[in-house]
Amino acid sequence: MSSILTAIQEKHEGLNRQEQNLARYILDHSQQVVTMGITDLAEQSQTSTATISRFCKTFHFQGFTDFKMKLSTELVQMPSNATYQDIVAGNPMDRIVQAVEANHLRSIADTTRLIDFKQLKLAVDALHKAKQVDLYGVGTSSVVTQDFYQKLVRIGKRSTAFPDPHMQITSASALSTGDVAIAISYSGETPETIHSLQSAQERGATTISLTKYGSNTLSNISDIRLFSSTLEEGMRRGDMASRIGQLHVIDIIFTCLVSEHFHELVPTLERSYQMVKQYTYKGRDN
Amino acid sequence: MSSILTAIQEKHEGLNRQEQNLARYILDHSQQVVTMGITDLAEQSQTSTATISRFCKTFHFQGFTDFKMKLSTELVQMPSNATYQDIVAGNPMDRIVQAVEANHLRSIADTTRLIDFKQLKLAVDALHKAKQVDLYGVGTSSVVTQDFYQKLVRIGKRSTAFPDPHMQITSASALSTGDVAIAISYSGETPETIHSLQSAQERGATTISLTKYGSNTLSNISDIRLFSSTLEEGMRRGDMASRIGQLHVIDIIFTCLVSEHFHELVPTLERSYQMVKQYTYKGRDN
DNA sequence: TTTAAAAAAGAAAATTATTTTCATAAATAT
DNA sequence: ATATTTATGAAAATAATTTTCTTTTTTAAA
Repeated sequence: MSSILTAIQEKHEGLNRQEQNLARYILDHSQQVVTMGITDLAEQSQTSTATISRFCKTFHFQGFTDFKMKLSTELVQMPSNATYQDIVAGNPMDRIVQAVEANHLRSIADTTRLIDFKQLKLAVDALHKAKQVDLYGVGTSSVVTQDFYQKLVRIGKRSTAFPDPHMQITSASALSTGDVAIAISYSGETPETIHSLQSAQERGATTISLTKYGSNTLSNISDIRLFSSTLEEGMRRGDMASRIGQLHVIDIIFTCLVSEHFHELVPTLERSYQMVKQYTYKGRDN
Repeated sequence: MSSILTAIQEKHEGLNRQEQNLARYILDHSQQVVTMGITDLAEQSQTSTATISRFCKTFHFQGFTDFKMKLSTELVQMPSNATYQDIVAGNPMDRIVQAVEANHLRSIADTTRLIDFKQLKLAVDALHKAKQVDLYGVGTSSVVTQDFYQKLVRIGKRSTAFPDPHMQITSASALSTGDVAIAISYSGETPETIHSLQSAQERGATTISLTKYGSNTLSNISDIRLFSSTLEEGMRRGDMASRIGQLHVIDIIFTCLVSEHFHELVPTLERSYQMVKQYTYKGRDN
């Protein structure tokens, strides 16, 4: 625990009655306290602003503001217990910006915590060995497959990412042992995607799934299981965070792949970059 | 450097005279600033408390106190999220995961600080009024246009997002006054994308650009200018963060649009959700 | 017990910090 | 050259924090 909170805990018995109440409140709600004003804290902790001000001086802070600052600095590494926020009617723009930012930051942080290094390593190795990579996903997930497709092309890996489910199954039937099929579906229950991955598996391909965390059909039938963070139930309108989490996983796989086989892959990556630049003469990136 | 200081640095040219003086002072004395009051800072930086207060809101902090708090937090945890990290050879997987996470978190934080609410509002209004929305982008950026396309379709907004530049220009020629064209290019110098947006503009459409922050051709020719955070120079292999920043902006626009016209748009959104669910019988999302 | 003294605690006043308003100056467009 | 917009600081308004002062509670001594 942080040194400030430890100090408060240790000194607890030596404090006055109201100071003890305050101390307990701070220990129980440290995360919130740093965002509160002295008036709110007085109300919440059933004490008074005067007590709080004195309390801070007791612990040799310049005052309440100084205390909050130092505490906040100490708490930075602690996990936040915020929740994903859905879109609601008529929010002011600054609230929306804040909410979307929080959702995305959280999705990335949560997804990172869910990564299973064993599964990740298996995925990276399978991709490296694959002669051919198939990517399956419909709707929102097809955007993610397109993204991965673009990356794989740049390192010279043969791959396909058809947005059309029929083409996906058709492509799956052309795979063979040693090839890799990756299926992406947030729910893990999209029938088209499941069928495509099943077909790929029947052809002997190594199958990888990327779904929300927890048991689901797609994940259960696949050889290698990757996950992105799970949103609150019933989040439909503001479910954009799930896609960010999926892309985050894709980026991690890709980065690991390139880093591990750096000398083999980077020249190709570099060449593709130069070629595009040259072809579009004036342009740099896109 | 911290994401807040980076944002201040990036936006420097776009600020007013006194705001620039303030920005320079903060960049040069970041460590002291977090301990100063607004009056001291006004005096030291030769500006006024009003300018400082406004400055903090420009960067989407709640106010000066909030700014100090966030800055102080960042200055402490700097070493880990110091700069965007490129892919290097033979990094262990846990380092890679950390690095990718840091890049993505930073990209989202940086991009949020760069948002100009006036431009955002203009973009949201233009989209709401548009009969037809065209999306232009090639390569990596085409994935982002696909993503936005999917969202717009779900709220019943007519739009197109061809990955083929020829089709993009062709589509542009069918636009008219009141329609909207959005062009996405990280560098802002992709010729195909610039041409498409120019064509759209000639047809009388309202043009919106989404590029890296700073002056660039695409941004300069467009009516409404949106930006995502700028990566370190020469980041090619690990430039995945730019796409995350762009998607972040897209999500913010979309969320603002839906929130502002909630009762008009959410039924359509809800219906599209139900229809897909029903059609794919077993599936839920994708 | 009762009472005096000391400590604790909150209400309210005073102080300090921050934000907003408003008038003016500077810049930009017409 | 003039109108309009934008930027800015002074000052007013508001908010946050600290201090003072009074009341209450506790402790100690008679």
